[in-house]
Amino acid sequence: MPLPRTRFPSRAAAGLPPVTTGAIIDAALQLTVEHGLENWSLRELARLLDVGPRVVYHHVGDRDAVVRDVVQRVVAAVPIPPDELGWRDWFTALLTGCRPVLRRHPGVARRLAILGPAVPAALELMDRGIRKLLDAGFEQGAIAAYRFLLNSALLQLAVEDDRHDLQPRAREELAAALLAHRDSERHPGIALVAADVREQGTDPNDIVAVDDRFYEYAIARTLDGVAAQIQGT
Amino acid sequence: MPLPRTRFPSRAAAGLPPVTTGAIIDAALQLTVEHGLENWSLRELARLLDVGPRVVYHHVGDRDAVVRDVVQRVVAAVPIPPDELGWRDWFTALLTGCRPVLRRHPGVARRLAILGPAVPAALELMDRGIRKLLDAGFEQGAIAAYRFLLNSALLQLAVEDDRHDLQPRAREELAAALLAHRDSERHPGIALVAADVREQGTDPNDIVAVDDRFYEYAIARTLDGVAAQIQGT
DNA sequence: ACCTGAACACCGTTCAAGT
DNA sequence: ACCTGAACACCGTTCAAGT
Repeated sequence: MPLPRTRFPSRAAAGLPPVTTGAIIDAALQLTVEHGLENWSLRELARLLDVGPRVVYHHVGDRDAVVRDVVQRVVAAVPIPPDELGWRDWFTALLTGCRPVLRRHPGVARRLAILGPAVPAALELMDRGIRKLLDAGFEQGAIAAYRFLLNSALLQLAVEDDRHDLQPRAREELAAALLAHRDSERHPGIALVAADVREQGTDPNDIVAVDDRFYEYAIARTLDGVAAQIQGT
Repeated sequence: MPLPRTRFPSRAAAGLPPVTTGAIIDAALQLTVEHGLENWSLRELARLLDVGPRVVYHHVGDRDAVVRDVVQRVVAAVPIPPDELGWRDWFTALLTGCRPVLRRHPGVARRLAILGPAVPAALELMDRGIRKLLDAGFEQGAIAAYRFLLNSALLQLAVEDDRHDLQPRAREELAAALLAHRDSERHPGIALVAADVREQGTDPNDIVAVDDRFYEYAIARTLDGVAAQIQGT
């Protein structure tokens, strides 16, 4: 079976099409889903595409440039809530809606929190969010409120990602440290937490459920916090 | 000038005392102050101590073990507020008090948020904090409230650290991205943020002042959020 | 007990060059 | 325009060995 002759070197000789920028980001996205944004190397990415590391530089740039493009793609996948919702429902929808997308791509939440609205798709989101807060009467407080709401949710997701990474040993160490003080009368606070940890169990499914509840709790408290800002005025 | 003869190799031959675990952590702490917890290598640490990388392994363990010890030392330096304060003042004092210590050691806040009370000194802190919340009537909600308060503050500090790292190029890019939309009528929200950014200025001192104010704002809102939890009951 | 020296299997990034 | 191959200056970690 004759392969089409092209003027390109070995990749083409093997019948493979030239690597495109899109294909590189697709592959980087796949690696991010599998290992997390900070847990793949540019060389691994190149290997997955069957090219040398140099090719990635040629089409996208250095590792940071690839990472920014991945973040951009993930943010674009975050569902924007409908405009009819009130500010509190709108943010509740946004922050609960972004969680599955971001948790599926570990490390993206952190980068997004750091980059902020430097990512174009995040700019669009910010515009809608700020407008919602302005409509609700936040006035000059809208900017700080928006930043606070997004930061809180993103950083909570970032720490979930990080804790997930070091699950094997560290989770047990933490439980052990707590349980060691469980009946210490000098530390009633720790004893309470230890009892809570023991009740929750160590089953992975249970841990996921605990994280889910805490995230819900955290965004509810965060919304209460900014609500207090407007009620006070 | 005759050096004291010892039975140890080259270090001793040069008149240097044997490296101790304490000296290793001292050096790691110094590197953390200068470059941040994630921006020094185990080999740099060894070089600073004039030994081979193997020596660090011998006395402390792998890089993660060194990092945990550094975190431990930094947490121990966080001032614990006096017991007489009410819960809100106590947490305000804790969260404002830990900021200078943690910002002086970039990267520690993030590790602490991830490790949680696995660090012994953090356990002591947690015990006092939970007791304060129990006294204030939070009951079974005390654990979640404590976790939420600490997480929020630590993660805010962590993102300040991270943003500080990529100051040169990224800060300007962000400002540029915002200002590009400053008079876009389709994006009134972004225009408002752009005006705010321009007003703040780009002077490093001004940026620090903005971060200070936002941190204060964030912990006030976080405290309002958990206060709403107890008022509701 | 404390340290050395060399090695293993990696990194991100850059070079000069090939079709 | 697209890709190669080799190199540079690093990593964390582990080895067998020395006094």
